[in-house]
Amino acid sequence: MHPVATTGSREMIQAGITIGELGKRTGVNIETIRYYEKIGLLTDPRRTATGYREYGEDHVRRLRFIRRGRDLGFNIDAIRALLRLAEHPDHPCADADQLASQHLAEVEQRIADLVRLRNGLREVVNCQGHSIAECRIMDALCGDLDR
Amino acid sequence: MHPVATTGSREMIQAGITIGELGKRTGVNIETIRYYEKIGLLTDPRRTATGYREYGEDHVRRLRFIRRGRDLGFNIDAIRALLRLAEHPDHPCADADQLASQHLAEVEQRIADLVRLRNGLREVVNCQGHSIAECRIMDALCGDLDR
DNA sequence: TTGCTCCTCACGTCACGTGAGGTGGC
DNA sequence: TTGCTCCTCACGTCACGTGAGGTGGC
Repeated sequence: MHPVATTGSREMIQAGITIGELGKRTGVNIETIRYYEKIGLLTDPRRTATGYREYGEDHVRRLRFIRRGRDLGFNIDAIRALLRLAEHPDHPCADADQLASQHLAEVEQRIADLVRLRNGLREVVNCQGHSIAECRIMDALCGDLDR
Repeated sequence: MHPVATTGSREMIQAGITIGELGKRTGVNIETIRYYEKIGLLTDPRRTATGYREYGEDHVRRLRFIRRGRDLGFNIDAIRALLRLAEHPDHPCADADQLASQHLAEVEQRIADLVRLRNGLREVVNCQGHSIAECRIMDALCGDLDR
């Protein structure tokens, strides 16, 4: 069903995918791929005799999974957890939902913070004052009243 | 009018403000104050014979300015520019407005990005699937269709 | 031989916060 | 003497991207 986590168990002898190809197929920067390998997010690929990395289709799936997770704003730790969950298709879905719900709450919090910021900025922008001395923006920064 | 930038020109002999007091009066962490000094955002204070920093009221005003700027989300470079502008109260206000407008546009862009993220998350959250294998979240991460 | 890709490793990012190890002031 | 504040300096943060310097493959 979700074969992302099956890493090379019955891997056929196949033409290895170079890191450049993998990058193109997943939209992930080559250095980022190496970085994911270094931090253990992507399993170490085989190497050619000359040290070139050779990837398989399972790597493509796994890296796409990571990339989509990042696109959804999950941090590396959350993606690690999601990848572990993907290895147990029979487990209940609740843990994944918990992760996603918590992340959603954080995103909503960040939006709320930024909206407050935006409203504050909108109040001072388009000042039309004639000089710095009578500028709303400067008033907001120098003001003695609040705080 | 906006005396933030007048740094110690006719400073009276006054009891120096310690870094701890300055931190309390401005709500800025002590190490952050030292950091602002290191990067030249806050002017170097006098020192006592034993090396303790001694601040004046002008430092309090300047640091409050910086703090309010950070609260409005301006980065250090923008605050540097705003401080320079504050030194010229007779200059037109347009430059300050330009800085604030551009910052506002960036904030609005970040909000828009996060709202897209949020909507994407809302579509997969509260999955109610009974297992990972039939989980909407996992579908979104593994899916072959999009991208 | 010429480019293109690949390799490793170190450093920079942004605005700080934390921690180590030490000293001054009441 | 005891804490409290102060001092400097180095390192960690988050997820990478860039750049140096070098080598393999067609």
